[in-house]
Amino acid sequence: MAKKSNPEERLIQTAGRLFYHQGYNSTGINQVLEEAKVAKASLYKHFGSKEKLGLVYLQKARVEWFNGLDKATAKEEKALQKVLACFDFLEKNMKETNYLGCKFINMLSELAEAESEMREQIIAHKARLRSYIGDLVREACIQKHNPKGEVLADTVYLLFEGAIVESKIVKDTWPIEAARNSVKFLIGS
Amino acid sequence: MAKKSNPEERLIQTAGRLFYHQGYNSTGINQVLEEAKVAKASLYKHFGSKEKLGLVYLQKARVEWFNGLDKATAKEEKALQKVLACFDFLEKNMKETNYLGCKFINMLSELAEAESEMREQIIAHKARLRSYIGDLVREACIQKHNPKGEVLADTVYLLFEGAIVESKIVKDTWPIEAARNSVKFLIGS
DNA sequence: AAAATAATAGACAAATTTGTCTATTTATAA
DNA sequence: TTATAAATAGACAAATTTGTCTATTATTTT
Repeated sequence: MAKKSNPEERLIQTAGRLFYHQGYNSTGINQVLEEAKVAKASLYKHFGSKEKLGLVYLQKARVEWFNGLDKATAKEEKALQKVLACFDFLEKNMKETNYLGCKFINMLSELAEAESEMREQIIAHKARLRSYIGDLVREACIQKHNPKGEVLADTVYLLFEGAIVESKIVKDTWPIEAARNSVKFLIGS
Repeated sequence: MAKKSNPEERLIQTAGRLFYHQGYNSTGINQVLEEAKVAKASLYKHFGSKEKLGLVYLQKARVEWFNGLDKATAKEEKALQKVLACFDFLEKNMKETNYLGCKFINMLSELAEAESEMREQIIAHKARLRSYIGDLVREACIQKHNPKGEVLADTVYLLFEGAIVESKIVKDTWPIEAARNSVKFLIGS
């Protein structure tokens, strides 16, 4: 029998699912409470506001994303293969989530102009992804005796980002495969 | 003296500005009416619903985007320069809009799963941009005797899309300049 | 000028939003 | 068992949402 998780965990799970599938602004706190089967007072005791729940959602998504990425790249030995594994990971991810896109980019579109902790999370997440991919690309270029590592670092990162958004738009994996093929050619030649 | 435009035009202008700056879901119809100085009945007579106003917003944005792009590329003679002009146009655009990003990607993040005319506009817009850039890239590759035109078409498009989203995230032009430099190198060498 | 059309203000409805508060029940710990 | 803490249901508030409707005022058109 499935062990019933505590209210806090159920809230995070349910809110995360709804925020991702329906959007943050389109998801009311009441729906989260109903589906999580948690009382309203419990939500405000644990999180204090909807915005805080959104922040926890992003923090959790960040950890899970990089855990998945680490696991995918760890399987490979050579740096170029690690880079390509990032694209494979993205492709698997997009298929599994039915092409809902990047949780961080999605959330950023819903945020108002003003500064917020959520925006900070998004910026930090992408900065880390940029450096993650950049490091792998630079290493791969060294191994391949490709002198363009410094330029290709951001090129590959931007291809990755482009593949994410375009894949969501067309609900297909071709952008990811096209980006992956480009990267293979750019570094490997 | 500024000629006062008619209610329909004022609604489109005001709604467009607010949808872009605050987001579609975060902008209430009442705020649009107040700022446009238009009566509520006029809105529902002309457009019938908020969603229709959103659709007109996207249609108008599409026309304006490609008008700007056409104007930017028309100044250049050679195809490679036209491709680079697309990135220059994007950079100018992002600076002018204070890095609010792509109206279509932003809207897509706010849309529910269900199909809608707005989603169709977004998909059609991006498909046309892909073919617009792709055609220029293929032509540029022919002129440069670069045999990789077929592959580079989507590579450049994905770099363009990546530059758009990343530029919004970091509120800076470096992603656009990095993408532009990559494109110059990829096609020109 | 008279008739038809367009736009106005604003009340109103019905639903939804986030958040607070009370009172009751359930679990946990001493 | 008893005391403490956690979670519950649900009423309530105050604001906001989209959309309808009425009645009045401007603006065109004939």
